[in-house]
Amino acid sequence: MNAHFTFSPELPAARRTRMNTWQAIRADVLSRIQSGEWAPGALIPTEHELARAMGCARATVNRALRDLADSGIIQRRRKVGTRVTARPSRRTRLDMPAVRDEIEALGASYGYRLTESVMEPPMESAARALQVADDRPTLLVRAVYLADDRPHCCEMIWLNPRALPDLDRLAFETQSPHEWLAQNVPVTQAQFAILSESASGATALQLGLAPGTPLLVIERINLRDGVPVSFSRQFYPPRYRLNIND
Amino acid sequence: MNAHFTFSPELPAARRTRMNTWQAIRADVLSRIQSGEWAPGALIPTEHELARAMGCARATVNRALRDLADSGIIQRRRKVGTRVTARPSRRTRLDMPAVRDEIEALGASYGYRLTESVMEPPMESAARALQVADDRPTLLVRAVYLADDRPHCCEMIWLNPRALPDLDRLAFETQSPHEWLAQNVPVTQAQFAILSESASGATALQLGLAPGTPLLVIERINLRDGVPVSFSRQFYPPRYRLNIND
DNA sequence: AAGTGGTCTAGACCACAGT
DNA sequence: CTGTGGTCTAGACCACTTA
Repeated sequence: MNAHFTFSPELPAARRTRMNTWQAIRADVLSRIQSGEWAPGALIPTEHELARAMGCARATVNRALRDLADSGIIQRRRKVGTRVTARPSRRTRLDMPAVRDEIEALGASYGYRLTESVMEPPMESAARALQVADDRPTLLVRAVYLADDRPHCCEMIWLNPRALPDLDRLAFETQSPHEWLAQNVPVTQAQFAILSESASGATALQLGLAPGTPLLVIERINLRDGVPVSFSRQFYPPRYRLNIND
Repeated sequence: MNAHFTFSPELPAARRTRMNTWQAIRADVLSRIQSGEWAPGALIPTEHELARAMGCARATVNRALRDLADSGIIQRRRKVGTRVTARPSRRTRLDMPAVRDEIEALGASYGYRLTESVMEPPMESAARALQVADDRPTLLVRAVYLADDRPHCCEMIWLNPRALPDLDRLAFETQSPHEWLAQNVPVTQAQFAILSESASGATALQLGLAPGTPLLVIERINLRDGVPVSFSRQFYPPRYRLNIND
């Protein structure tokens, strides 16, 4: 096999970039898919066949195909094979940054102002998110995040005292609940929802907007080992854009 | 150090699940990070050291650490080593589904209605997105997507005729521009932005909402080999939630 | 029962970035 | 130069799923 390459150094054009890197294999496979040679819904060759055809180890093919599967371009099933996704959705990475990072990335100085901190029964959606009865008191914290002393977004966050025994409602005078959580609670999982909502009176006031202004709302549930520890709603003014690059 | 492990076969509980799988290695490393044994910002042992300590091949350790790096838990740099991310943002996967899939996932029947299809100079934001002069005509298509014959969302999409030579403005009577693109143009990359906006008169009418209702707007730029081919704005009513699970 | 992808190994070489 | 992560190889065994 070595001898083969020694005597016939011709290689398929698509992978002449450098060598048998998994990126080259991925590019080759991807180009065959995009050219229509391997049509949507069809099976592509097995790893063994590809490895033979490309003259590389199967592990390398596997690495390339796994990457394509992660991107949603292909779908793999044991015993069945690898299929080109029929109508691929665009799968991408999304970083949900901490608000502090978001503000500092703008080149602005980060500021935090606590507005309210009360122990009271949660509103219905919060009770549902935290999976607690809606007559059990939870800690509701309201705060405004400032970029160069101007409102960037504001937040309501409910904290579940049963899941957070060492919760101290005085901790949030100067530190945001999210940062406190990051330092004190090993959050293992998070769930998000993004939606649109009209600014209510209090929220509008905090953001310096007219009531009824459309807001972008990012909801977040933090879980520790499957148990919800917090539910937050962050409100962003219309000028805000959540950017996602493929 | 080998001797230590040889004479005391006790292993940390976290990786007694089964064997030396990369998932077990990842779980072990993750638990050490979450327990604070390896603090944020600190260097963790090298791959060689971990492989020796865990009694597995370096490739297995590499697989585990690469996965953690993909999740943003750790950061790796050649020659310097692997560091625990100081203030990790939540990094997750996001599927931007085709509207058809979105509707059918609700168990509803998909419908599409073309509202307008005109060749005209693009509005300023569309010209910027498509990187064309704003006095050059582009094809603007407006449409409504229906779930069980009720408006699900509506859309404006600008198509760049210079990048799409075989563009046929009659193609969109029965087929949505996105599906036409998916079948006819190898889109290699996409950029998204999510924001909030008030419903204008025409949009409100199409969605059956009062003008001024807050809408969720998803903007999308499709690129082929770095060249923008389309720019779309999809408008969703307040009942819509974009859900993201970690 | 058989065929496919999923993974592990032990070793090797390379690319990159500090020193 | 040196040490770190990044990758490739050839082979092996396993897990899952369909027939």
